[in-house]
Amino acid sequence: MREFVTTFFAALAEPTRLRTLVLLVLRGELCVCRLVAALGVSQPKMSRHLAFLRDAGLVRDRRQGQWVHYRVSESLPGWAAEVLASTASALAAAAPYRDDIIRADAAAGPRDGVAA
Amino acid sequence: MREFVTTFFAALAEPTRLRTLVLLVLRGELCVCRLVAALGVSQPKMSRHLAFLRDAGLVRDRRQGQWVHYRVSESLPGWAAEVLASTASALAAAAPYRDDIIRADAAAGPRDGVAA
DNA sequence: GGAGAATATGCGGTCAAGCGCATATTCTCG
DNA sequence: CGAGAATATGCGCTTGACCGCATATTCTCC
Repeated sequence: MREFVTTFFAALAEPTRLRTLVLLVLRGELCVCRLVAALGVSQPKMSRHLAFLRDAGLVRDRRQGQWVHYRVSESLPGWAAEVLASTASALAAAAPYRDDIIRADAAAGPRDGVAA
Repeated sequence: MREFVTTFFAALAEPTRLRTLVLLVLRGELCVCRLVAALGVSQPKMSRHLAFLRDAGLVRDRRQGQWVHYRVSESLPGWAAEVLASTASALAAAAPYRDDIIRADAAAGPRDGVAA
């Protein structure tokens, strides 16, 4: 079992996970299907990376019917939250993060197309 | 060739490199021999990790006679410098970083024992 | 209960990271 | 020039990260 700090940075060192975290930092909470659509990766791949982030304590999930929503954990150490915030805001305007955000906003999610 | 941000976090994800970077952030500039003594790792191992950090653009080296001094690069992106600063100050009091610092200060270096 | 959507996991396969050990290189000093 | 200190690198090995593909699980709705 690795130290938290090491696992934390390993999480950020993988492109798919970094893109996912940037999205979650900037958008708060997203379901797996939206993340898959935003990043354009396969569903199993996204699922595994989310499992990594969950096991590492970086994100939490919330089940709502068929959908599982992920969000950045509220109980991160202060320095880790700072690192995520600095990084996300620095990357938000650059490729591929900017387009991920656009696609995440455009993608269909649980609440869309459902008769209220 | 990986993106800089990915390489940057990969650098921090390896324990020896993270310990090295924390030391360099807090102490400014250190020669390889002092780093080896502080971390208690083999010389080839330290040398390789320093090469990684140099190639990644995180540190710079300065040759002075037999000794090579390494320091954190002055031209890091702002967010990266912030990340390093937050992380180093958060870790400085914990093991093994605290003891690394103590050993680094205690270790003999180029300037010691040399008649002025 | 059966179909189908959303998500997770089992299973191999590939590839690169990290290591130890030996050795090369570069510099200093006598 | 020869010895020795400080640093870098060649090499082979092991281990784990990440992937794709197929399949299992869980939930909804009719």
